[in-house]
Amino acid sequence: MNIGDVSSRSGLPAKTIRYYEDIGLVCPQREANGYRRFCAADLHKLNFLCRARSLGFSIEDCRNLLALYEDQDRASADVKRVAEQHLDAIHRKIAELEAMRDTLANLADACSGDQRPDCPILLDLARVPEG
Amino acid sequence: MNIGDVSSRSGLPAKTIRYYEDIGLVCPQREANGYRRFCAADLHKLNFLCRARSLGFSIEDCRNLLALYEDQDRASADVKRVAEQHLDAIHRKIAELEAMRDTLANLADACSGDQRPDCPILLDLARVPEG
DNA sequence: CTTGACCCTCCAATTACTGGAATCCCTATC
DNA sequence: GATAGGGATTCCAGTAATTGGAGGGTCAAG
Repeated sequence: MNIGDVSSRSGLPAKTIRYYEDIGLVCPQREANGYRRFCAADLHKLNFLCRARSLGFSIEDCRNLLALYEDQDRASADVKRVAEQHLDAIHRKIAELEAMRDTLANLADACSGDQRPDCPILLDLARVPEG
Repeated sequence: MNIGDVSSRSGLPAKTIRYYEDIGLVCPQREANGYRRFCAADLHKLNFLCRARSLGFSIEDCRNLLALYEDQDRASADVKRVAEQHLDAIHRKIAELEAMRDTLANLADACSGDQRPDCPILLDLARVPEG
């Protein structure tokens, strides 16, 4: 398979696949003409990476997960730890965004949104922080 | 005020303040020795920026909001539009993270997390996508 | 006169790609 | 054989918003 084939089958852009090779996540063979030649295992890896990335795992997490996947003697505890740390980060991020959302929703709600200059949003942004 | 003063008063690292000057968000005067000299209005701007950034507005949004803030003839509708577009983006981001969270929570829950290699998390990541 | 706390500029790294330029390869058609 | 197209290659640069560090100047106190 050429890069275009694995791109359409994995859902990853060719650019991204080349980048993944650069950083050592996949190591396709090369044809005589310099083209990358991907085998079924390479495609499998790329699918794995696409799925892991879509769940928000960082590239380094993906690297670790891939290594665990390929290690028949792994402990599922190691996988679970990676997943739970990522889950924690997601929890924190959601909480942060929800706080922003609540504040912004209140401010936007209080703003008349007409031609007048008075604006509680700007008032909030310009408020002097206590302390 | 030197940069250290406005840094501690605004909560922004000195590095960040220098960067904000680089990209034209603030324009402090300079002393004879080359040190930046910040006036009260500069500090006010930095507080505004710190607050807006903490609500997740992009730098370009901050630039626009600052311009609106300083324009006495602004329409609050313009401010509200910026805020609501940002709010939309936050809603989308939260939904995306919640989807990740739900999937990951299920997977982590199903994983025994012991010394055995069997792992539903890896099974999910390695699953062949339908279609 | 030295020490320590400031301040300066400039360069590079971060994350995970993405865009674009310049060039090469392969196949098909005229 | 010329040409056109669709793919492939490499390499460089840019994105967002800082942050880290090197190498050096400034200032006030002891």
